Amino acid sequence: MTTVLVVDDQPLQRYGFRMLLDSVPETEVVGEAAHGAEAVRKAAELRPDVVLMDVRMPGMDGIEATRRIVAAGDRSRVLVLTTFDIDEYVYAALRAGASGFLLKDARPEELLAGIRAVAVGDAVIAPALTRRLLHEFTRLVPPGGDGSTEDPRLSSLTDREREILVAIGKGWSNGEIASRFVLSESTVKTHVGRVLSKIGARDRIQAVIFAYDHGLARPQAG
Amino acid sequence: MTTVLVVDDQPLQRYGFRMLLDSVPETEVVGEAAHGAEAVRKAAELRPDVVLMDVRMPGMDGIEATRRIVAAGDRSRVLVLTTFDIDEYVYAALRAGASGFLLKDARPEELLAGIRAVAVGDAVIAPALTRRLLHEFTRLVPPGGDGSTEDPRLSSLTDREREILVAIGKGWSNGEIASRFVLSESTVKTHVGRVLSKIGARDRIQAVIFAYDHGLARPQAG
DNA sequence: GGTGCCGTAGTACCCCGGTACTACCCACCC
DNA sequence: GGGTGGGTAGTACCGGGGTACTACGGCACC
Repeated sequence: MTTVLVVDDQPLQRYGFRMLLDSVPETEVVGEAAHGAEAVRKAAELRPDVVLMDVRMPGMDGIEATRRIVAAGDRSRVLVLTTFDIDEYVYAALRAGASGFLLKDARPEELLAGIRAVAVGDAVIAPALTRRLLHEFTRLVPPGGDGSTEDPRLSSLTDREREILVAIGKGWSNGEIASRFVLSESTVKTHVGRVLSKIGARDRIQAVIFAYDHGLARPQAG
Repeated sequence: MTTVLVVDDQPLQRYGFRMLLDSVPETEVVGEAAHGAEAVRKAAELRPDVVLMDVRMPGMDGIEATRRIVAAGDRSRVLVLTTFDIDEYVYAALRAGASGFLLKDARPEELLAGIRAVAVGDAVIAPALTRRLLHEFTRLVPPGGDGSTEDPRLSSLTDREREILVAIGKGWSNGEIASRFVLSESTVKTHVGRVLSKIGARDRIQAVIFAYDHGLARPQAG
């Protein structure tokens, strides 16, 4: 029997979880909490096997609550649930010590399987998130050869256009690029237009993202 | 209908997979291979949606075969299977470009769910492995965010504003943010204005750069 | 009950950015 | 010579973005 603490600010959502979890013999909802602080308190009091934790809540959010529950060391595993698959949430939750991360659009059996896995010490990640997580993971651990094949969109740029793209990636306005490169703003506009067209970006913002994704722009300190 | 290429050096194992996959309407085994070289050849020839790949095989192993199939760019996704959950295998397979990694002791429905997820571009990791992977991941990604020192400009943002910033970092226009968050464009503009002011950005482009520099935005595939 | 903060929403205004053109110069190559 | 590609420059136009306001309901804190 796996004991579960359900944490969500919406009563209807908690009700749904309770109905689902109490409908199968292997899990039992032993408590509910409507916000982070209550979750931390009830986790310490009830010592559930698994805490089903919503991210967005008024007051203390699910991430901070997760951090505290895990830090308390009561052996409760935290399974984080969210509606939005925002990367920031995922990484924050995992850093906070969550044992799993599922989306609320998961099917009931997926949720039950997740709880089962978390209860025995395994971990689960929603498939839709796993892909990005793996992408990030392999990006962080690239001890192999970087692909020799450069993006064709990048190699279609002339030297000048590449310079312009780098400048866009620094966040410079057309006017700033013009003065730094000693050009007229018209010329800069012409270049920018061609860059956008070649890399398939609809505006300079997408170009900035493209530049970061392809290593033309690098994170700065501070 | 998802087409599958089964790769395993043991005929009995292949038989079992074929029986399972052909027993459900959504998957169909279109080919088999007994070792890596044959797998690469048949993948190029049959162009299956998913390659079910064993790791340990005589001759070219599953990792190298995975690398070549992924490099071929035929859009076949590789789901790696193994009996032994050796970390080395997992990391090597993921670096090789595998979309998933499951253990052979998985239940049939888990395997089918995994194939389903991989076929639509998601990724799957066996729960038993996910735990160690996450541990490794959080060890690799400690960008200051673990509690102590966060950029004061970031922590001055409300939850909502942080979501807005993430959306800006994805390159979404105000209108797109409005529709995805179900808000009026006016409200989005108000939020964006506050975000820009708080993080000291003069326009959303600088906000995108800020988001990347502070890990709120991450490179996307493609 | 008052005071802020937050999230929502609106109006009005201006400017930058992006597009669609055209145009000229230069280097290089048939 | 003529053609091509790259870099430079201009005009004209329009829409989205950003700013400066105001406003209101909900909620927490005192």
